[in-house]
Parts: sequence; C-alpha cells; structure tokens
Amino acid sequence: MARTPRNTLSAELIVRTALELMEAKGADAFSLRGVAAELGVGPMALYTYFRNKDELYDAVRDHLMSLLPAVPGDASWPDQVRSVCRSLRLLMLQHPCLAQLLAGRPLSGHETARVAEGLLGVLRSAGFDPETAARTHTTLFTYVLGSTSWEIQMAAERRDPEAWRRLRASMESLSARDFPSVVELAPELARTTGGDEQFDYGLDLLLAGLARQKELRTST
Amino acid sequence: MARTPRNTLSAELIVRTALELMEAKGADAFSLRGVAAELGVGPMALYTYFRNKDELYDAVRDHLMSLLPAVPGDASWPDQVRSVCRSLRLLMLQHPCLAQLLAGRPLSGHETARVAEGLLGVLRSAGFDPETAARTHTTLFTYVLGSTSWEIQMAAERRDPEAWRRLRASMESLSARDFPSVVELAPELARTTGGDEQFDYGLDLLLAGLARQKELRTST
DNA sequence: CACCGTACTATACACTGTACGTTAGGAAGA
DNA sequence: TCTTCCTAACGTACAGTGTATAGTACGGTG
Repeated sequence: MARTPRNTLSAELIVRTALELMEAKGADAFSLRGVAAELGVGPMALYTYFRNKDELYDAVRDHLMSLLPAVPGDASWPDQVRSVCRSLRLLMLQHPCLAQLLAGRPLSGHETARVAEGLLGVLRSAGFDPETAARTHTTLFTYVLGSTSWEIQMAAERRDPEAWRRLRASMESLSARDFPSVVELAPELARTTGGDEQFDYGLDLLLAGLARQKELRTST
Repeated sequence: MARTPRNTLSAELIVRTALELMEAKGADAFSLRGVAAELGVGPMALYTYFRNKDELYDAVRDHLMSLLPAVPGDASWPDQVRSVCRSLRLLMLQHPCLAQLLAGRPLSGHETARVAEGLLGVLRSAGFDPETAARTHTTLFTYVLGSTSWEIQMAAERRDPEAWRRLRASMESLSARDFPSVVELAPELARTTGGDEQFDYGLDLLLAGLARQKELRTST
C-alpha cells in the first residue's frame, strides 16, 4: 500500500499551485503551508524543490514572465514599444500578484531578461545608441511597473468597501482652504486613477519626449 | 513604587521608534513586538494608540510625508514640477522604507494630499485643464514611485554580496544568441540602474512630452 | 474617600518559515 | 533474490508573528 507515494510533486506543480493560491487570495496571504495543504502534503515536502520561500516566489515570477508575448516585428518602433509596455501591463492586470512579486524581489533569471531583450532590441533597431537605449529601457520599465502597481492597488482598494469608505471620507474631510487643487480636482483624480487611457497618456508623454529627443539628435 | 508608570507612551513616540527600527532593519523586518521591546513595554500596549499594525504603518508613512518641503514659488512650471518630483525621490532615498510603505498600503490622510496639492497647483497655474492636470499628476507620481522604488531595491541588492553574486552570475549565463541586446548592453544596463541622471532622464522625457503637448494645444 | 476610565500587563491562540532527524519507496549492484 | 543506498516526503520542534481576551493598577474627578 502506497502510504507515501513518491514523485507526486514536481517544481512545476508546486509553482502552479502557488500561483493559484496567490491569485485567489493575494500574494501576501500566500503561505508555504497553504500550498502544501492544497497539495495534500507536509510543509517540508516543498523544501525538496525550493530552498526557501523566496526561491518559490522567484519561480512563480519567472513562470508568469514566460507568458509575455513576443514583440511584433511588423510595426514602427513607437508602436513596438507601446506593444511591449502594454503586454507587461496586461499581464500584471491579469495576475495582480505579479506586481508584488516584481516589487518585492530582485529580478533575475532568463524570463525577466526576455522583457529587457524585446525592448532593448526595438530601441537599438530604432537607432538609439547603447546608453540611451539602456536609459530608455529602464525608464519605460519603471514607468510600467509603478503605474500598473498603483492601478492594481487602487482597484483592490475600491473592492474593499471598508477601505473605500475611509478613502472617500478622508478625501472629503480635506479643507478647500488648505488643499484647493485637490478638492477642486477630486472628480478628475478619481476618474484618472487607472484605466487604459491613463496608462496610454503617460506612455505617450514618454514616447513624445523620445521622439523630440530623436529629432534633436539627428538634426545636429 | 511605580510598577506601571502611566503616560510613558504616545502615538508620536511609537511612530518615531517604529521609524527608527524600519530604517535600521528594513520595513519588512519590522514587528510590533520589536517596537514594544524597544520601548520597554508589552506588545499589547501599542494597541492603545493604534488599532492594528496597518494603522501604525499609515502613521509612519504620513509622518514621513510631512517632511516634504513646499513647492518653490519662484520658478518656471517645469522647474517646479522637477522640484516636487526630486523632493519625493530624495525623501524615498533618505528613508528607504518609505517605498515599501507607499507601495504596500493605499494612500490616505492629509500628508499624502500635500504632495498632490503641490503638483496639482503647479499644473493648474501652468494652464493645464483639470483633466490633463489630473492625468499628468498621476503619471508623474507613479513614475517617481516606480523609478525610485526600483532604484532602492537595486541598491539593496548591491549591498547584499550573496544576492549580488547571483545576479551577476545569472546575467553572465545568458547566451548571446538568445539575448543579444541584453548581453551587448549589460554594462550600460548596470550603469543606468538608478542615480540622479537616470531619474532626470525619464523625468525630462515626460516634461518634453508635456511641453510638446502644450504647444499643440495652444497652437490650435 | 470612593469611583471609574484609561493605560498598561499577562496569557493565550492561531499562524508563519524552517532546522533537524526519521522513515519508507524505488533503483542499482552483488 | 537480497542488500544497499539515495532521496522524496514525513513528523516534530522552535522561534517568531499579529492580536483577541481578560485582568490590574494608576490618576483624575465626583
């Protein structure tokens, strides 16, 4: 009788289960014991495949990153940049835990290099010099990360009635004397927190700045 | 004999102590019991002043935000925007835990409204319409947040020798066939991760995009 | 002086990640 | 076939965590 069946686990299975739990309950409510229980296994069984919790985090992150689509080859470079940035944002929106995984742990591994590769390739082909390409890549990447993380967090806020009530209350308690602009623009601020238009607005600002910089370079 | 001296605590003292611990050991290694021990008090004593850990987090965040300087009145609007963004970045660099506090919890409270107020005031004075001002504010804010969080995280990485070694190793194991651009631009990427120039580069892109957009609006 | 609210303590519970030592299933060698 | 060894999974244990609950003593007010 198979009291302790062997090879029921695998790194891939653990990662999949961990991802499910994170998506169901959020990345912070995730625990090793939780995923072990889900797999019907003791907590220590996971340590056969991962040295610690952080390593499992990284594996989940890399798995998610591997879902990123390739850069479309037939498009202008601004459209290619847009595509890469939107893909990353979309992936973060579909898997909200990804934001926390990207923010909380340093990147490493091949999958994260794929994002960089796509973007850097586009920029280099567009004629940017190495330093500018690297700087631009970092700028775009951090913009997507910050902007989308913020969006996700705000969306989560809106879903929790208690937190949402508090936020509204603290907004309305602001005196128009001390915070005239915030009070005046409250409806616009609420409307521009997240969404495709907001994301594209910032992205287009960056691209417009890039285009202008490119003009200046080539004209001299 | 004063076995249980009264009024030794206060919300402000707790916040100060919590901040010290966070800065010394990082925001994630912070615990209520640690603060209590530092204050020579039982863990539950803190619950007189804060309903839970998150509320203490928020109090620390608001305290840090109150350290932000006012917007300089005598400057062009792009310089004013630059000043606000740089101030926030500087504060985050001086208090690395602030990045985690801003990312992990929703904003609320008057102190966070102050940042918004400064930026929104500048943009409104510069002639931006309400919607554009709100959109621009969100874009700038999320850029500063994302960019500086990233910078802080990378700097922390570099300080930990073990993590740093791993990062280098995983970078060098990338094949030049699969990741030509990443491999080619590795030195530039390492150099452009963080620093004032990198931050200003992205900020200037955004400002250039804004300037161009402003031209287009006024010309029509 | 009696009283009561408030500031703090003590105890306890349900969690967490993980170090350590043990056990049993499968494969390989004699 | 029997022995041996490796390793996947187990169980136990420990030092933490946040916090619910109940108890206690001080300080100001009647």
